[in-house]
Amino acid sequence: MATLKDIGAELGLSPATVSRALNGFPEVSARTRAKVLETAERLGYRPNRVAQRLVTGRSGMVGMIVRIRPDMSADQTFFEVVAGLSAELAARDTDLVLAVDRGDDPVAAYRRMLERDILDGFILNAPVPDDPRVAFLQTAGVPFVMHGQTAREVDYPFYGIDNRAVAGDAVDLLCALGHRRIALLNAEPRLAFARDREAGFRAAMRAAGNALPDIFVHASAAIPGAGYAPAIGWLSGQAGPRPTAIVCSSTLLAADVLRAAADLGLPVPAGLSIIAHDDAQPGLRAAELAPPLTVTHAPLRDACAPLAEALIAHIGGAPARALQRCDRAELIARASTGRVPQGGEAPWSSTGP
Amino acid sequence: MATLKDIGAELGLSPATVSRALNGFPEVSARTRAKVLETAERLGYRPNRVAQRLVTGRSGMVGMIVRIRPDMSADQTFFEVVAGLSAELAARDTDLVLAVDRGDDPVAAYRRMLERDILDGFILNAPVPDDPRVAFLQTAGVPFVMHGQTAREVDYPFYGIDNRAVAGDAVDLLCALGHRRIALLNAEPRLAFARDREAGFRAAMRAAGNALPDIFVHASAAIPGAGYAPAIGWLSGQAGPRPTAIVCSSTLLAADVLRAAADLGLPVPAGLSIIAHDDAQPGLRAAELAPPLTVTHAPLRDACAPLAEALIAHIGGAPARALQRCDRAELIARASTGRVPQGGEAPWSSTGP
DNA sequence: CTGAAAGCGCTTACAG
DNA sequence: CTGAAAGCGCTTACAG
Repeated sequence: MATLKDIGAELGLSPATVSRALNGFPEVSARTRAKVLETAERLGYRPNRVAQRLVTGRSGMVGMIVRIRPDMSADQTFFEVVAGLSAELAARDTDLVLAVDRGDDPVAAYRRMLERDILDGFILNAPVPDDPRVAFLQTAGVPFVMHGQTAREVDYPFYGIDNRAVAGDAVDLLCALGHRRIALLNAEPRLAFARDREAGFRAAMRAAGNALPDIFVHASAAIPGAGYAPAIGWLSGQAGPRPTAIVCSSTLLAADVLRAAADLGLPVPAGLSIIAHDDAQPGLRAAELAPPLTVTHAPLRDACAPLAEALIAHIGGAPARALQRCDRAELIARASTGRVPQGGEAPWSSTGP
Repeated sequence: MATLKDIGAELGLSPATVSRALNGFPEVSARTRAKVLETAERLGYRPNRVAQRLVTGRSGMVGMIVRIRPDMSADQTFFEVVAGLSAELAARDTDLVLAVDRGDDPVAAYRRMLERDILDGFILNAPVPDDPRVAFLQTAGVPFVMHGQTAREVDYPFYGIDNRAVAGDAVDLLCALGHRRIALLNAEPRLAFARDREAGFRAAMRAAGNALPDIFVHASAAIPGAGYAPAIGWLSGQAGPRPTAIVCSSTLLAADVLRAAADLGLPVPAGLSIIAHDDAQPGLRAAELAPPLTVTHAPLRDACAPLAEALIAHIGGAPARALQRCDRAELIARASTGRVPQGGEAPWSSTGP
């Protein structure tokens, strides 16, 4: 492999000048730069990144640790995000070093990775309120970017969508269609985004003057079919009045609800409106369900470039506060939402909170 | 961060001696070594791996490139293997650098990764016959280990299971139960392991004196429900005599076949025997299906340690031929296989090859 | 058993 | 505009 020295030897230049020419320093003469570039090209020169890293103190690698619980099936979210991040980071000359953690301690894997290796930073996903990883990495002085946020006001870089608005927009649309008994089929409550959606749901329901349902059902989208049982519970009407609309935290859960409605002979949207949040992951297209789903639409893959960008900027010294971005998901009305059915206009029993 | 120099300064030793003490060189005196270890511990010394790598020429990173087709849903296989490999490599002080490739050229991603970075080697998965990655990496002189094999005799390290035996053992079991009309629901034919299973199936059928079915159906386990339609095709009997047994390349496909049999009112195993290969991925437990599945059992996660081990040995200079291992999957008989039903003893029509 | 020295390939003040 | 030199933190022949 050709080195700076080799190029310099060919041209009678010092490695220092070759380095400057290659790295675009302005003081190098145009002729010298041209010769250096030509020779580098001809010799197939590739900078030795290990040497660069030793001298710059950067590794060019960022870590991502994915936690999986022992019996969880593959999480499509993970796949989609890792694929996108890997591409976006590669475009910025950065490697994604991946570790999978099955342990109990949420920070142990980070500590291990930091001890074993030089990493310039981390990408964190699946934030929970008071996420212990935040304190750990901030104390250690290690840059990171969060996919999502642990709270509304934080002092680290993040990228995500406005999850309060996700649920709020859904409720607003349904209220405009006359719905008052709206249920929320949410993700696991330990996740920050699920709490945000519940908060947005509550706020929008209150703003519309609607009573809240007695229970908020949570179901893991990682477990196939997890939305079916709660949907049957609601829609069979055994636990009180049926909702006329259900807000689902994912298209996967919405598909379960559709199946439950079909099994109960309840037409959508004539008897039940459904709206879901849509990550736009391959495998389940909201527009191709029967009926096509009304969704709040925010493709997961759109998060990858902002995350990579923010992390690399932060590693380069940009302040955290300048690297916080929260996009609004787009509301796309399709055929799964319609006017409230006749007789469905009554609110939830007023036992709601 | 403490360096070798810092430790040496504390003890009045040279960095060279500290290095030797830390790296277990035999010539260091026990007293010196003890003092060095104690001081290193106290100062929280961690070797700078970038520096180590610059001098040794090794990076301590191995790459894995996962190809995904644009619209494929998440492949559980990928998740399981990456999780296991990440752990096994970490235990050997090696990082897994992951890239995801959506392109057409099977070697382009490898070339890019080699140009951008120092990698000690690669882990390849999903081999196809005449896999172009093999020639590319061998020409480039880059070590790799294959999960599976591209042919019976190869000159690179690999770990996998005997896929001919997987299908052969299944056929043998079914033949012992009197079955003669056995069908194979195989994986995508471009994959080497699918070809091996077909070869094993054909060989075992011939050895048992059975005619072969006219068609071998392939279905991607990455597409949910992909096995249902072919199973209905066979079991409805419209395309000729029904098979009395079906060998499935995965438990996912077997679940589809079970569903098809149920929908047609065909009892298992009284009317149909089913045997599947079982990777033991979470999410679909062969023993918990109804009826519990007879399987050839070879957990994917068992492949991770041998793969990591072989790659690291090969990087360290061990010859490829010493790093080729093919394990036999374990046949586990459960309730989905039984004696051939009355009237099912006739062979396939003799139009088979 | 230990040290001084060279070197891995690069970057970057410091001179000129 | 270019070069000589120092240094990033480590390893490893070579001496002693």
